[in-house]
Amino acid sequence: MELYKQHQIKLYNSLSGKKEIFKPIIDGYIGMYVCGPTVYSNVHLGNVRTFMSFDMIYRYFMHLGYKVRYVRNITDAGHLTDDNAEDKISTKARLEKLEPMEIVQRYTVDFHEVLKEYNFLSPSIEPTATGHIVEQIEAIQTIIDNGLAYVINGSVYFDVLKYNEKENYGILSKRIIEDAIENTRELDGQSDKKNPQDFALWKKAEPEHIQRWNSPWSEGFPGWHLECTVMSTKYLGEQFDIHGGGMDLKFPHHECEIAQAQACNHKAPVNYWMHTNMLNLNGKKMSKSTGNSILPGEIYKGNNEILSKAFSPSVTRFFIMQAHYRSILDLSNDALLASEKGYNRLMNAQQLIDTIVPSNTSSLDINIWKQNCYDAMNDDFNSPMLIAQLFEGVKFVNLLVENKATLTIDDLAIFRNTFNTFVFDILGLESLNSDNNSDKLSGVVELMIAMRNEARVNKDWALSDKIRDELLDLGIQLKDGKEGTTFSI
RNA sequence: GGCGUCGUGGCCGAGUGGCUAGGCUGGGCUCUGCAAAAGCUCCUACAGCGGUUCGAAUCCGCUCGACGCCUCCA
Repeated sequence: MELYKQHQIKLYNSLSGKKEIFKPIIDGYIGMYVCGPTVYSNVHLGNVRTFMSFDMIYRYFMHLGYKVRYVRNITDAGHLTDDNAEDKISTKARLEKLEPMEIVQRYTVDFHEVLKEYNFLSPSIEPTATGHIVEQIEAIQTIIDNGLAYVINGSVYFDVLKYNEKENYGILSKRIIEDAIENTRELDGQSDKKNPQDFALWKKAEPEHIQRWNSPWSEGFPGWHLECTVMSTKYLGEQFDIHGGGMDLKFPHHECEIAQAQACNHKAPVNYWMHTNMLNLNGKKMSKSTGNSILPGEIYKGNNEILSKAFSPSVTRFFIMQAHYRSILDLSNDALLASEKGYNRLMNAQQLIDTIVPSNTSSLDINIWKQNCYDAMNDDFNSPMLIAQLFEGVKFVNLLVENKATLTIDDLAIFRNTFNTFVFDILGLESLNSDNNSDKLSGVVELMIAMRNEARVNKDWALSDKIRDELLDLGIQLKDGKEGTTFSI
């Protein structure tokens, strides 16, 4: 029997503002769409956090035996800002004297490299906005035909007020449109819109605009919310299970998506909306545009102003997983340092599991512990709670290793299997020392350890301490234990 | 200005009407030639003020503070 039949998941639905029991449209299958990055610059760690949260969610669904179609787009057509004739990709292209698609390619490659470093699973489909211009034009035509969009000077706008007569614009973000109208900021620059709340479906390109396509209305480019509506509909259907993204996309982006889909297909597109919270730096949201951000590469290479040392992708992943996806998380040197120690303790215990010898009886109830792990994840993917349980497991490991507790061969198998599944398959952590020390280096250190032990036998403390201290200066720490000396790099 | 989220021990960070979060740090102990590492163990908090309740950090109200969205943003 599939695991998902034994585990009921509750997840927080932004649409209702409550935790709800998750029930997919088709039993055993899940369609999930997550808004991906706009590739006009390097992704920063805040971007990574959102995708990592959904990576963990994706991993858990898969572990439970669901067949998941996970779609995460790449926005490779620049979004237009209201008061700016030029979008970000075009701006970057002009400044760097490159083709827009060169910009797109560069940062798409960067994005994928970062995800690889952080041990991400690939989504099932990773569609691009520019690959779906035709579908976007068709969707615009449908919305016009349905009377919810209007054409002005070659551009097409969604008529929010008219939509709101029969539907609820604000259903997701809990905004009251009348309030929004009252509190509209004065926009300088003359707009073609009937109302400031209206948003562009198609924008006529100014002469200097590089990314442009032909359409029934003008040579131009699609509006900034449309791609997600079109691509999610195309690959997941008119109604699908989960739509995710960062909290900052809730309004207007996701609100507009709902309106567009509703205007096209006359039904609510998404059953469960999930929003991840922001990653803060210096107490403020990480953001590309304000420059308050740190790049993944700066963290694992250590070349930054904020952190005292480099932190491996796995430590960073552990750090992010220690906070719930709906909570704000603050990045700081101290927090990462603490996470690194905790991560090391967890992984050391994981490696010790294989040395445990089974007994005839079990003194620990491993099934309750296992259930606690699942309960944590079933409750809105509570990874920090899961990690607390895993540290319970660490305690078990130490008791077992010291023969202060026992497990039967069957229980031990369950324990090992569960521990590894949650650490590696679901949290997506990677084990220590897997790549950073070569066989040759290990051999040399083993040799030094042997020489030091010889000195210790001879009570030559000066020599043995010299070996120990100088290795430490090189970043190699010797650890004397009952079973002999081990080391970490 | 509008809407919303949040305010937990030295730090990070869960949880929630009554029962231990967890990690890190610090103290003690074990181990050790010494140290480190490792293990065990201790440190019991929920912004403030009212209210509801047998009982609130958890529910309600107010105050203060932080942050987010309202403009591109994960």
